[in-house]
Amino acid sequence: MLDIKFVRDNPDVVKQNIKNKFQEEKLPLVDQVLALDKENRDAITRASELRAQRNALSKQVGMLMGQAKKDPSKLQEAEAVKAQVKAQADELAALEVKEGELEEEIRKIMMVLPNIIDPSVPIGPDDSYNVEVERFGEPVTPDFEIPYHTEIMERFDGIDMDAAGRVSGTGFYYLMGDIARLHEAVLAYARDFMIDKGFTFCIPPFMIRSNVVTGVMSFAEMDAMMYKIEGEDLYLIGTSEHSMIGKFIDQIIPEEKLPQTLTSYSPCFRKEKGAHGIEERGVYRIHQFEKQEMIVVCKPEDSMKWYEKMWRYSVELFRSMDIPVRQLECCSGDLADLKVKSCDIEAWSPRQQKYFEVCSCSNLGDAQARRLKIRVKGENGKNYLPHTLNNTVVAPPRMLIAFLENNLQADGSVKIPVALRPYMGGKDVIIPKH
RNA sequence: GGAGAUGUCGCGUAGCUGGUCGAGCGCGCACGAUUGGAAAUCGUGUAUACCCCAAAAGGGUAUCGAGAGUUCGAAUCUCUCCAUCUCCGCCA
Repeated sequence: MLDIKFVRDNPDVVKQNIKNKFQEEKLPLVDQVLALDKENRDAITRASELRAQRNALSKQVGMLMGQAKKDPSKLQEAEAVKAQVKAQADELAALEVKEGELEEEIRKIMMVLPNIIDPSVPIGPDDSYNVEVERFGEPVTPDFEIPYHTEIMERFDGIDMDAAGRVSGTGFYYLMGDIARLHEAVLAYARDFMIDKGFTFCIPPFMIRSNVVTGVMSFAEMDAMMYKIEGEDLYLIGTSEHSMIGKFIDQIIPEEKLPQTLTSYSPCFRKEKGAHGIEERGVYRIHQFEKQEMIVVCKPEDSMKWYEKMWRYSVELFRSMDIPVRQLECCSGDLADLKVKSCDIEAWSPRQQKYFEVCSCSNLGDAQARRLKIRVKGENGKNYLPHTLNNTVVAPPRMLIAFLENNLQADGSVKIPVALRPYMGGKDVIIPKH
């Protein structure tokens, strides 16, 4: 979300940015919103005048009423002034309605005007123009066949999709035994990994109110993702980012508390409305999973530094579990409207012979802060908008796919990287049941 | 979940029989005076957002947990919601 003042002063920059993002259909919105803004300011100016008059006249009434106690003839005068105020009441009421409507229209447009992208973002219309920046680790292809991840899990008696289907329906799973333990081990390891990087571990609420939901996402996203609790004003979170960013809504953070570097654990619940491709059976796309997330709220001048650090943490984490990854930079057309810059960390799948998304790191600039009224009180006492960033640390069900495929050995066992062993009871390998 | 109490400017409080209250007082903080320097003292100031103004100066509007209402006028009255505290119930 842009600053309306910025749009006023730099309409051409805003328009060029829209072109860079291949959203030509939004170009007329710029002039539209500026016209609405002008109209709105005129309405505000006029309404302020009327209110000023009303306040002045009301004060007179007060004075006259006071005097009327001694001199009853003043009562008539007071009534006359009252009538004057009443005469203007209709115009003011109409203006107030108009103000409300205009503000709503402006807000709607401002929500869809894309944030100004960083100059370093590659220009391109869709994800096929995303740029592979760098690979970390050799994408190895073993000389034995890598089965589908659920098959690997089944050899360990590690998953029961059938029971989950009976109990909860599609999109759920029972993880069991070593696989379930591995899932928890990855989470615990990721948690400690981030704590070692200086992040504060946090367990947030897993349900949030509707006003927070509408604060952090659009109606369309909400409809496609969020589960509502019946009879309550509560929604299950789709990611801990919802409650973590919600933590700061409407808050003024003292500058000395920056940067806020938090790593949060939560289960995530998603409706996942939309097509499920064949590669998405198993645990790739499900209604409930668990995730360790990292978020940073920092001074504007520090956000790019944090962005670099954050995606590198993901790379380091995956490399420490012997999983080859690459950094894929999102091009302008693939970048969500709120983001200044974003990249995915993709893990190598030896079975599919391609990389697939496991982390998504984003710098939102001040757009999220503006939208959610997150502010920082500076040293000079002035408030300003901080920058916000977020990145996946690890989402175990999806990362288990990469983990199992990359650490599977010819004999069917799965080796446990050194870093993970303390969380797996010291084991260096897990052995399939059949 | 039931009963009661409370929610005011960074903190603590006053106001709550509606008008001169955007709001008094104390503390804190900032600046200035005093001092060789400090303490103490004295003085001044001390929110946020928005609008008008080329800008500054200045002016205006809104905000006393949130929202709605009554009224010429609401911190003050009414309603809804939220939060906190106390007691009861229930529970990991």
